[in-house]
Amino acid sequence: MRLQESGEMYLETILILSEKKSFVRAIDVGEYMGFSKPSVSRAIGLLRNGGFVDVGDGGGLKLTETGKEVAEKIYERHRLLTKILIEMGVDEDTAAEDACRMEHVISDESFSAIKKYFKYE
Amino acid sequence: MRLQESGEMYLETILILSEKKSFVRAIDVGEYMGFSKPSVSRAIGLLRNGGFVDVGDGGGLKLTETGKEVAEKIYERHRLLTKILIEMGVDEDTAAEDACRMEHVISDESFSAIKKYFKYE
DNA sequence: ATTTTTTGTTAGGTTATGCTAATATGGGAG
DNA sequence: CTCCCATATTAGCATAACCTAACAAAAAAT
Repeated sequence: MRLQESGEMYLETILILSEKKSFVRAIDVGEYMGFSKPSVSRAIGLLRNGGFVDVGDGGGLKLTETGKEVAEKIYERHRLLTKILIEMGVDEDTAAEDACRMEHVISDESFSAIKKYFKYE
Repeated sequence: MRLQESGEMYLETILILSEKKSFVRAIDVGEYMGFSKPSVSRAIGLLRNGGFVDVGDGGGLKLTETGKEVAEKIYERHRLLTKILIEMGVDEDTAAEDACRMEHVISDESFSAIKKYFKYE
């Protein structure tokens, strides 16, 4: 099952929140992303269906192996692209925003090349 | 009126085709982009409505001043991003594909910074 | 000039992803 | 134990952008 940009964003958010708190719920995700509860509920349902997220009895969200792989891949791109843009003189906020959009559209090949070029391998 | 990525792609395509042939029709755009006639018809309608394109009597498409500005901005990004990715060792086709997606999501600020960094100013 | 082909448009469907309003559900406070 | 509040879900709407099928209109060919 191939994820859309939207699904990747949810996974990335769950990863980021999981690094701060051990217990992450749909409501936390919604708050972080600025989306309504129904939107999150629906999205989590799809991700669970696709085998990217497990939902515990208490509503705790946990990335599956596959989910974690996607999330970490995207998050790595996010951090690195942001850093590189800032190095180039882009304002921090703009850099993060742009990275957040670029992270979903770059091929593995290009991202590797960028990493190598900027010596972040 | 703020354009979506889709609208930008149509404008860019019209610009590219205009550089080859003086007379560009909806059907040419559809063929180039791989979209159906109704999709193009609808898109052109929206772009005409937004003042980005003029449609002549014979069905010839012509970018307005605004339309041309957008198209040229996107096309410049396309060419430059492709070139840079290729310089970094990315395969030509992949570079073009990635550039084609990145060109719509990068802020002006980041694009300027990239241009400057790679000395393409 | 009539037929055929090409081009464009209408009508209506699909998928993705957001929303609000209303309805469950579930866990703690009184 | 019952009621309330936080959280989750259902139902249904909106928008964007693609599609096919069918129709209209214009151009080209015989």
